[in-house]
Amino acid sequence: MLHDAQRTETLAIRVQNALREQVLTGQIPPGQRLTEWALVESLGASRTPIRSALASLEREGLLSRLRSGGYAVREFSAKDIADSIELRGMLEGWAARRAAQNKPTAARMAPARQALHAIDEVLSRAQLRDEDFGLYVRHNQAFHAWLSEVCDAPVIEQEIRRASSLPFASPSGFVAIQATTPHSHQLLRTAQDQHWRIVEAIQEGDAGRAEALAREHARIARRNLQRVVSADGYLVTNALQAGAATFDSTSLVGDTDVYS
Amino acid sequence: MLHDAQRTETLAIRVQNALREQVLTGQIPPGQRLTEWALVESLGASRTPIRSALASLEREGLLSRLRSGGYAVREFSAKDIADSIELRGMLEGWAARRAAQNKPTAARMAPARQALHAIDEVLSRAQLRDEDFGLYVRHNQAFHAWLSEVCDAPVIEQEIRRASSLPFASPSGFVAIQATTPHSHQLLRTAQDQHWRIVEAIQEGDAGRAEALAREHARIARRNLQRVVSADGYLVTNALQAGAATFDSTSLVGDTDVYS
DNA sequence: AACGTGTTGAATGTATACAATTCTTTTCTT
DNA sequence: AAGAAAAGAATTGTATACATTCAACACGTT
Repeated sequence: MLHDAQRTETLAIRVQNALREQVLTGQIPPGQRLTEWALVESLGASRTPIRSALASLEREGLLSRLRSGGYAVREFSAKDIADSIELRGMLEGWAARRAAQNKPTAARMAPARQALHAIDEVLSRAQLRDEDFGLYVRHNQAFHAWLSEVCDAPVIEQEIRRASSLPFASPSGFVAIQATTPHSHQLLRTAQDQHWRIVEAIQEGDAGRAEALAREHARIARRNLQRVVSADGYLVTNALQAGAATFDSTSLVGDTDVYS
Repeated sequence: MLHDAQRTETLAIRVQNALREQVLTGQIPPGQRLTEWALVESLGASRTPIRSALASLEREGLLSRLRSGGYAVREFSAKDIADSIELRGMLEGWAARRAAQNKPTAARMAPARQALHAIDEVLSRAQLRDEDFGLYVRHNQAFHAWLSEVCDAPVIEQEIRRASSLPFASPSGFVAIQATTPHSHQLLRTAQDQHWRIVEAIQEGDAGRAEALAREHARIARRNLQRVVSADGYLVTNALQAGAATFDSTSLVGDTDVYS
């Protein structure tokens, strides 16, 4: 499970990543209590790194504490997720506004253009293969990472990372779902068009437009939320995996390297 | 140091609170590396709860990781703090908007009115004593806690708590400073006036006004930021303590009970 | 003298034993 | 039989010993 990872990664972090994936893919169902002993046996690490990982995931928002101690997988309603997405939109909008006000140099704009050109190339195909979605996710994450960084506000950058780590609030969180729908290609193209316009607005120093665009961009994720929720407003987790697992379940996981 | 706290509080949490206070009051200067051994000796707990507390404070944003492992007290520039405050304004604005849209019942509005009436009473005095500032801080925190809760969005509520825990971004973070200035009384009255108007707007369901008011309210803290920063944009931490320690240094500390 | 390498030491990462708390179950009393 | 209390099992909280990694320093070589 967590054998052949980077040597630089500590065991606690590998446990954390493994657990996060199991939670996000639904292998561990929402509401289930996580007992340390069970994780010791299933993951093969001792209690110390496991306790560390549990505490981290709780601060990340994926787990909730029980009154008696210990943790349980947090349950997210559709409303929670919608709020998370709106939060991300708010933060990214703020970042875009700041970036536009800062009038970044060409050198600082370069990573964005590079990521977007890569996405352009992926989307230029007539039919998207599974690996293409993986590529989209990678470059999309690069673009959003750039956006959170170019605003020159470490405090906000950190909050964006946090907000994006909530389930399905990530900029790429719904790509896997969208891939199963007939409109997926067009949706990604729409999102990519917004990417370019955001860069455009930042370049021109149009702060208001940059903010509005970034907010609207986040709403793409919200628009697709309804497709995957059941009538009572709770996620149909299994259905989500069915769609996600077909290409790469790890894409659903947000930035894992918190200490960059 | 951490002897006679609640029995319900775990040792790790008491260590966390003690450390947070030492960082926020400047007893541990910014940039200083925190070695676990030194904390074992100074706090009297073993490494286990201390490691847990360090990890928590890092997530809280007060400490930063060193590449080689371990933590150091994070340094905050005036710009970082200004950004934190703006972030809080954004989040509280969102909360106020949502609250207004929800049209809360009279029962849910009650805690706000109660807190504000208490503040009214404190501010009605001609001259404010030290204990009055303490009272203001308490009821002010109650009001802001209510605001973050009444929007009915646990995700955002949690983020507001986080944003408020950053140094001096807390709603009451500058009260201690303001207390040393001649305009302090008038400033608190201005803030209190905004409190009432926010409640008013929420009551009437005027979402736009509620949001704008909450945002503007956070700016009071920003307006007072300049008074306490040095020319190079870094905080004069000692000056801050000199002002804060005179009444109650713990007031600078945000909500400590994360697991409520 | 400058640079590279090896060694040493300190600090963190990990494992495990022990303590304390909480939940469950059983048994005793009414 | 029902309820309460007590004992026991299970789980988390804490302490400490051990392993590993990183950094500084000294030494030797060029």
